[in-house]
Amino acid sequence: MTATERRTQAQRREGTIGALLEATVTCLTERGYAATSTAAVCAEAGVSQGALFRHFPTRQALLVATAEHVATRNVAAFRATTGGAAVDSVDDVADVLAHLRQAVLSPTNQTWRELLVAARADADLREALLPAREVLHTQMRDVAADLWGDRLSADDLPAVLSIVVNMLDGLAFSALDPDPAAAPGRTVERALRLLAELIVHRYPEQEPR
Amino acid sequence: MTATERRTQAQRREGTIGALLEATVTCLTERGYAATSTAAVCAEAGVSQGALFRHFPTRQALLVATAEHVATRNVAAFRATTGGAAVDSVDDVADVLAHLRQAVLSPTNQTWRELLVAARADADLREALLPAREVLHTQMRDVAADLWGDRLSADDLPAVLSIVVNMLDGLAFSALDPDPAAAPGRTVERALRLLAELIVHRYPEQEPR
DNA sequence: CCGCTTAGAGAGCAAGCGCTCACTATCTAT
DNA sequence: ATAGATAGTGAGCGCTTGCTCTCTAAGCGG
Repeated sequence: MTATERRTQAQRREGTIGALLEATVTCLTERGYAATSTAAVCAEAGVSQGALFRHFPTRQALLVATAEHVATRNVAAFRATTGGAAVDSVDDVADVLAHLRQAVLSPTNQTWRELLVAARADADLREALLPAREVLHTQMRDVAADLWGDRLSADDLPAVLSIVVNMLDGLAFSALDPDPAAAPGRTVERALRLLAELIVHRYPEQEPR
Repeated sequence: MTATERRTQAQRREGTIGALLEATVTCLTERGYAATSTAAVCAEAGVSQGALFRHFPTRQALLVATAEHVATRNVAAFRATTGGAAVDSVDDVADVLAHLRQAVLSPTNQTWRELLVAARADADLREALLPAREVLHTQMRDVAADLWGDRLSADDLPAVLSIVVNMLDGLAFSALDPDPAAAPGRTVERALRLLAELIVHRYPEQEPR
């Protein structure tokens, strides 16, 4: 009946671990941190609680593993969509910002944000997430440097990065409706356009003053 | 011994309700949403659980009342510090942004943010928070209009507002360390300066193009 | 002073939580 | 084939949660 039955131990292991991580991601995005109980994750993954606690000694370990599993994925995805894109005109930069907005609003990034918020109230989790945070941080710095490193000064680059990602993160937080269809009007588009102008105007050739 | 003993029923009522709201604020800011249990709030307020559930039918009712209690306070405080301030030069606007940053990072605003995040995973709470959200939103729009209404176009004003408050909110979320002393360097100052330049450059007289 | 209503106390309950443990199923090395 | 290791099950334990309920304390109108 069932097609592939015979699996090595390592395959079984990786299979359920992967299922658990994926289940944790979906639970976090659509239920939030508090409601992501071990029972809920196991139900979502189609696995018993014993299986979970065989591979992860504690709930927090599962969450940290999920964080690390998810942290760098979006940076890679964003790099893939904007690799080698031009950033000369305001329209070019606005394009990049639109892609970045999509990346920030993606479910995996939503997962990451949920964990960051929970870490604020939980010192242990905060410490456990620190390495992943640093990895993500340097990756974003690298992406920014690849995009604008030779156009913006060493002072402006981190400042622009801070403005853009914090603004998009804040946007993701204040957009309460979980479904992404609820469009908040064209204000956001206008805002991103202004940011694109800000960035291009900092280019040395056409610095406004 | 004890000085003022005789209190009318209304005084007693308002006293414990106020204590409960204050206790909820401090619990939310220093423990987070999940750990703000009714027991914790009662302990912080020096009141029994029975007292809490006499005045608030449910935990959520307490949280919503706290949200409404806190929502408009910061707008008023911000208005007080920047009332009638000049916004002509880049320095003027940077000053206003610095004050706004202080307001956004304040404990009561932290409380508000905690509730907003929790509302994302809880449909009931989301709906209950909606009126307060709208009040806050129009108040912020009014403040922005008072500050920059006659300098920025009707298109730019909401966009600028979105950039600034979302950026500061995102900053508050990603600054994980609960103590405000952990300075992330001068990047934020630089970022706010760039935003101030962006705003002033949108003034019609000196529009760059 | 006395009946009535409201404020407050605090033990206790059902439900859900993270996690354990005794057990079975499956793979692997001899 | 068989023994040992690893993967997976699911009942259940101790604990915390939001909330209820009974009871006492206190203000109020007559």
